[in-house]
Amino acid sequence: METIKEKIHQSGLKATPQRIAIYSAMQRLGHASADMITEELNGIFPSLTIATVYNVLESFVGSGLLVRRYSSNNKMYFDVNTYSHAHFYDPESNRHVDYEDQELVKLVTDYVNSRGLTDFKLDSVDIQLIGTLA
Amino acid sequence: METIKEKIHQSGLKATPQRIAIYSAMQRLGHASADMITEELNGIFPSLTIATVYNVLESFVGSGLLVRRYSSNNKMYFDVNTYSHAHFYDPESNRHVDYEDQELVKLVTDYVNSRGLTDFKLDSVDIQLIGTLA
DNA sequence: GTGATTGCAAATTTTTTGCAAGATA
DNA sequence: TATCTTGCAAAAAATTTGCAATCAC
Repeated sequence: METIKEKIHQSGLKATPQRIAIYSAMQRLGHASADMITEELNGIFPSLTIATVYNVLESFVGSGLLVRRYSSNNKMYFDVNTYSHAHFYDPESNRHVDYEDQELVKLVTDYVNSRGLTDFKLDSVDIQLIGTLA
Repeated sequence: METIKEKIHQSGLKATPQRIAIYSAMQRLGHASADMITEELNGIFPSLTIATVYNVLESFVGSGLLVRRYSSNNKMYFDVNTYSHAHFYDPESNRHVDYEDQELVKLVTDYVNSRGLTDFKLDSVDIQLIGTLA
């Protein structure tokens, strides 16, 4: 638990119990929406409202603790994995599963960098593998 | 114009003037949200409402004419490019630019297929190149 | 003609905001 | 203590739905 507090501090934010709980839930869930977090925590934190969850997630994105990710439904999702990575996505079930494979990330990054593009500066890559999850 | 009508027909939908106009706007814009389409068309089609645009876009997705795409803001975007592809995305300006490069798509597809994954069946890939657009 | 589609209005869902009370460093 | 954060309520934004009139085939 100490680690999360430090992590929040290091990113320049005050480590409130709500923020600690929300970040911890994000670590547990990996990938979640504001209402998933609220539901996840309302046993421990009955006073926590979705407005606060949105505020906190937004401040986490701003300070680099989380990134927003895509979903084919119309909701914002957040992801603790802020690095370039790949994930499987099954549109049928709307499920995301991270696919940690630095070789794939490197393959794509190196390829794009080797193209010598002048009007785009690559920062990170997000490789979505769409298909059917067992 | 005839081609669009046929395309809609072939996908099993009735080719109404609204659908033709919406698909044609999507082709022009490449990547758009429901309100962008509505605004784009309300000069030609004053009666067209955003509810209809949503319905039409949804039916296009259902029949494979469009796919939904990601954005870091909280809106649904639709894309005429339904194939595996890569695109540049600049979070600062929220701009998307398609990057047509079949070699990159093939690189990723072949790599993933070569892994012999048993719990995932790859359908298509969506490679998001995040960074700064000039 | 018949079933699908449109357009309106209204409901629902998701996200954001204002502000007073409370907590953090 | 000074500033930032929370929580409530309410507003705003985005998406979906019900239904009568209309249209495409």
